[in-house]
Amino acid sequence: MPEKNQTPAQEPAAESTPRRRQARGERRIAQLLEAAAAVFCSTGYTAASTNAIAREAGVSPGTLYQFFPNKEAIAIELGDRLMHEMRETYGEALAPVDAATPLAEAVGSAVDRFIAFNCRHPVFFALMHGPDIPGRIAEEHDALHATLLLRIETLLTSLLPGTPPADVARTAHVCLGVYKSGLELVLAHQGAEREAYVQELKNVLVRYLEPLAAARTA
Amino acid sequence: MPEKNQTPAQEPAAESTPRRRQARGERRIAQLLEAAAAVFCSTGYTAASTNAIAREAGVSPGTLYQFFPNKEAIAIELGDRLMHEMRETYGEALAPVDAATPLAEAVGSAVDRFIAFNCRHPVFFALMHGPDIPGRIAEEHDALHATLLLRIETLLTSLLPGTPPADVARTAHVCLGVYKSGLELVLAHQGAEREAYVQELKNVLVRYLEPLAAARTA
Amino acid sequence: MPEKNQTPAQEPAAESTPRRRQARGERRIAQLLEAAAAVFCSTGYTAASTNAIAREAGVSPGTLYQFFPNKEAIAIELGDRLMHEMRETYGEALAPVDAATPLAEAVGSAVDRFIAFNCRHPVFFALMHGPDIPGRIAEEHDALHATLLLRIETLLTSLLPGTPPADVARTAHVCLGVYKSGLELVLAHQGAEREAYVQELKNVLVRYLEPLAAARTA
Amino acid sequence: MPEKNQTPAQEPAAESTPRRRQARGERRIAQLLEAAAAVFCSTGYTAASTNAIAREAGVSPGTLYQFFPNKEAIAIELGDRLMHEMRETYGEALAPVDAATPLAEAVGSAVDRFIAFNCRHPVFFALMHGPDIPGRIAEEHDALHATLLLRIETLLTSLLPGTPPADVARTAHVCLGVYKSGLELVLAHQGAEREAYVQELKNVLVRYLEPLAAARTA
DNA sequence: GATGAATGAGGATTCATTCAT
DNA sequence: TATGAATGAATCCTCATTCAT
Repeated sequence: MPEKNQTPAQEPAAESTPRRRQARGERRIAQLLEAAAAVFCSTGYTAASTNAIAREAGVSPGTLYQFFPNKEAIAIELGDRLMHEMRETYGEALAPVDAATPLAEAVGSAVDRFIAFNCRHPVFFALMHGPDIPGRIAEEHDALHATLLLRIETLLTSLLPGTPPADVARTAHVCLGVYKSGLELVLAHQGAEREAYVQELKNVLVRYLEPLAAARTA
Repeated sequence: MPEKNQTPAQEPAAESTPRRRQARGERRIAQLLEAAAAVFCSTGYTAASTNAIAREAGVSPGTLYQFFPNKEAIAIELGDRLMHEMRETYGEALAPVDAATPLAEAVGSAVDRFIAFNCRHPVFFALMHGPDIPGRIAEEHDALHATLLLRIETLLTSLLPGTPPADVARTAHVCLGVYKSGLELVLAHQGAEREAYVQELKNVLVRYLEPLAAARTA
Repeated sequence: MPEKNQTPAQEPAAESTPRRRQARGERRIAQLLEAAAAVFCSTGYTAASTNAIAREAGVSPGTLYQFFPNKEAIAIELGDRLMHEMRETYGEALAPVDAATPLAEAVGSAVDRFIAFNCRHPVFFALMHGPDIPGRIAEEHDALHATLLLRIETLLTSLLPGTPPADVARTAHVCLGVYKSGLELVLAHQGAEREAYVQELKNVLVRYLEPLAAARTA
Repeated sequence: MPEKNQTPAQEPAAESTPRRRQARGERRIAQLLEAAAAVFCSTGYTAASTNAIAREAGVSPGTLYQFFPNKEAIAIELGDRLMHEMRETYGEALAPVDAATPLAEAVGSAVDRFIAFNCRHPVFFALMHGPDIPGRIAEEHDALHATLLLRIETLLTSLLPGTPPADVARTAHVCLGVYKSGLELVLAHQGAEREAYVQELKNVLVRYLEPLAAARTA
């Protein structure tokens, strides 16, 4: 977008050609990422094949490799874009919480927004859904994981001021784990049952955090 | 070759052969399952190859398929045996809880035993660590999952009498999810930090269940 | 061959089955190596594809990989067998030269035997024909190269006693280089012209070594 | 972009454009050949990819194909230019030898110049380093080979007057082969060892040719 | 039962080359 | 001219599974 505003009327033809080429590339990348998202969702990241992604995108395998060096890079770029959109939509921190906001409300709205985001981007869960090998987190999902943790830590720091950083980190890990497992349940259900699971997820988190937050008001 | 030289002429062949064959079969199965456990642990279920399992067991691929029709069957049998051992060790229900046992104690001991079991059988986590495809639970892990749920439901029913079954089921799903994510964190750490995560896991569960349990005493 | 002489008549059936299996494997390996030799000859080592080798051998690609981990291993095994046959046919050293043998005769017979061997095994040249990248010798050809050098050094040591090892090594390298280039020319021609090139190759080597050998008689 | 701003309005477009285009084309070709040389040197001809050459030259693959129909053509043109420079630097024949020049001197200076040329143009060796397929000389290297042979034949004709052309041709082939293998050894070493190999190369050639040259003086 | 050879489709990735812009 | 996107066959290699022995 920054390049659009320079010399708007002087060199119309000389520049449109490379611009169009670039635009085509951008479109292809978007198209490939979309296809990758679909494939990741339906088969999982591990089982997804680059050929399947290319096929889904309606291009040849070679085209995919013109834009991404390997499968991992696709996952990483997809994760980056998701995190970017999340930041754009919901701001830098998970939620700007001031001391007056009740915990239940803060957590509730964070969960609602997280879940809404996931429903809009089902891949998110597939990418977040981490390690094939217990205890090890694959690189592809690492950045996503780290970013989410950071967001949660930021929220927790504002909710639980004065807590030692190590404890905040641990609590953030726990919350993320709880959230991931809750999300799995939410996505596995529909309608009223889904709503019930959303409520349960909020309950778990709020009840877990309440005693910790109580320290600050005390 | 060691088994060839034992009792060469004493037993009537017609009787000893099938019995011995059966015994040998059992040994082979145990050997294969052990190998499968090792491979699942080090590479994850999806990436585990049947050839690798056979190699680890010191037998040929053909032998593996004499006892298991496919990879999935191995995981299922492994899960069955784990659940069997769990039942044998800890009894039919997760814990025989009477009304007098404080919730924290009941949950604490259940978590401790669960974790102890996992440390004794690291595959457990690999098998439990479910779906490659978000929202869908793979068949291999299905039985395991169902059994665990049942155990948790049994415990919850005794903890929360009078709760509608649908709510108990939902709560059990949530608890299992929380437990799985907590276990992941526990296994990813060592020493004091691991202990801290164990405590947090207990906290999450106790605080989540407390208000529900309160209803019964009231 | 060593296993054939044990218990020749006691257990005829119990042992023939695994033996046959092994024999099948050996035959496959031989067949694959033969196919590889043909492909290496017609397309060169670098351009040879494992699929082409498998096709030439009339087996599936998977079968090839049951016996060889990769293309390089095929070349190495092929080289090993060639060196083995060379040793079996011509003895450990290139030629057992005593001081009385005239240089021309020693070199002539060594060249003749080398060339005869190459005509019997055209791959030999393809494998010997070294580095794609000047100055670097690929691992596949390394062992072959080293063995040939050793043989030449042994011959030279007997021809040129008292020469410093470093000089012998250098001379051996030169002789091998000359031989390789001469062989290329020999193989590229037929009939009388080929014979003429054989003679020239001998001339080059004899004239090169004569002054060095003169030192010993003096 | 630097070429866009020179002489923007002075020359009539109809005339300057084709001339400038030609000049630009020449520069492009030189640039591509330089890049190809670098890639051939570092990976060898066979393994060199046209994409890599284009990348090294800083142009797109399409541009490369605007000037060369395929990879082979690049090698051929590169070889042509090398031979051209060789002719420009060292004259039409390898060396203008008169009867008075001692053989050792003539050969020594020819070898020295050849080697110097190779050190200035490392691709030369990569291109000369002929056939992937033993016995067959690839088209790419054919012209190079033929030109070198011609030069050597010319030299030999002056050194060995009265020798039948077929013998001269054969001798030239042998000399070229010896030179190529010697060059490989020279390039593979450094410092004093390299010098020693240069000397050995000269020895081989001189001793090989001496008896042939002796005939003329006799 | 046990073996290990055999399969062949499918995995990721590369590359010479073409083509619309 | 120049670009870079597009191709698709070919590369090496793996793996669940079968089958003759």
